[in-house]
Amino acid sequence: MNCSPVVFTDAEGFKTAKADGSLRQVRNTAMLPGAVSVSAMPDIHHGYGMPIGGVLATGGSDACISPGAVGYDINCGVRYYSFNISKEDAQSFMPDLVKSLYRAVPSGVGKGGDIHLNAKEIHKLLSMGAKWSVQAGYGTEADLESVESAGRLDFADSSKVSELALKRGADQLGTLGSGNHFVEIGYIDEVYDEPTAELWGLKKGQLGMMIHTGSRGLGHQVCTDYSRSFKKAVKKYNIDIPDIQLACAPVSAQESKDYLGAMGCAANFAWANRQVIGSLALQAVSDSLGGVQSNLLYDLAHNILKFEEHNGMKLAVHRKGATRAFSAGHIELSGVYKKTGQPVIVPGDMGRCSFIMKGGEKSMELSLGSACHGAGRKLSRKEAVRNARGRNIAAELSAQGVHVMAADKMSLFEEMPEAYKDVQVVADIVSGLKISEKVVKLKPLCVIKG
DNA sequence: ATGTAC
Repeated sequence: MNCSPVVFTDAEGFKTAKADGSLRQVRNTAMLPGAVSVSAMPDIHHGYGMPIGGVLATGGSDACISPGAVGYDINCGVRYYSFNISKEDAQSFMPDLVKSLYRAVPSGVGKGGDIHLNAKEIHKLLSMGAKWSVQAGYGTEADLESVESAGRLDFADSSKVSELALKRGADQLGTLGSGNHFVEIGYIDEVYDEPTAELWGLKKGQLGMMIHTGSRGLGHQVCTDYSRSFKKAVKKYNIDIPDIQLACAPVSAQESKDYLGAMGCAANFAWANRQVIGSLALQAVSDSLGGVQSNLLYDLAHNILKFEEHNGMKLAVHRKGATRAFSAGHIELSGVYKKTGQPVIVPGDMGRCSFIMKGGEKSMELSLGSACHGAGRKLSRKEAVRNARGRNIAAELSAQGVHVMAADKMSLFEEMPEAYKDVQVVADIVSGLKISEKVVKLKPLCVIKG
């Protein structure tokens, strides 16, 4: 190994990481050329090459880039809006709201939306990111201040995105996708950090909306294309790696430059996508509840590669199922977030709860400014379906006061609460380490899924 | 995650 990897978890989490092979994947990741820091969060589970919940930073003369360390859903991420309305005032509208959200936001595998981008527009969008959506009328300029990196990676180069990837993305802007992607309306159930919550405009009982999705078919195709190219690069540059799924190339290699250009485009597409979905969903909320004011708290990427400076070194930081969690005072933060640390949004599962945290005081030191991104799967999709067979998950959730609609019944099986670890445990582990610290707990009221 | 296996 080129560095000593660290897994932040408890005894139970360590056991499951060993059992599902993700611990071995952590070790494999630390064997990549130029790896200077490898860590994994308590939501760690097995992924393609590198585990979900992992952070890999490479630097120095051997630094490499690995598409498998970003993953297939490039810039999968999450955003949260707070509303000026309380749970009590909104609760009775939920059965109607879930339907109007479902109508407003196209969801499901392969699903396209109402926005069709011609060649010129898609290239423009891939360069501009979230700003393209704002200029097209989805949301406001002010939103961009609450998006990580202002919703744009500047090294995006759309000439590096294949025709097939462009084609797959052309009608998927403003669509949710499937799997664990969702739009959820919920409320703040508990406040842990009053001063921060107040600075962020959050209070107990307040209604809000979380959106979780990524770059859809476009990003998936970028990863497919470049996984192929990097497998060749491994031979070409004679790189010794323990798992071909971690195929990598030197940062300076043409393959890496091309991947970074394309990955940046997929990241920008995802930010543009969440910006559009936010706008569509807010319209549905206003239609159902009648004139609601909203404020975008933050939008975070959790599958992405960025160049950051840590301890005086320029590093290629790959976060895969791990979110950025910069501490208070970080140079890349601005406004109130510079004072508090950045928001860290940690979705749980459909039935239990989620957390909004802040970048903790130890995150820079322990995990290169990174934290957990969610609960983490406990059961594989297949196991979850087996356990859910014959049950009516929507009815079970409804009995708990959570209204759910999904494009595919199977996805409710795969995504049922028991398929996930308890996010409370995950949040407590990172809180205890001061990687990220709890600000509020959210509870769901209605959810739409792909 | 994903036109859920080219």
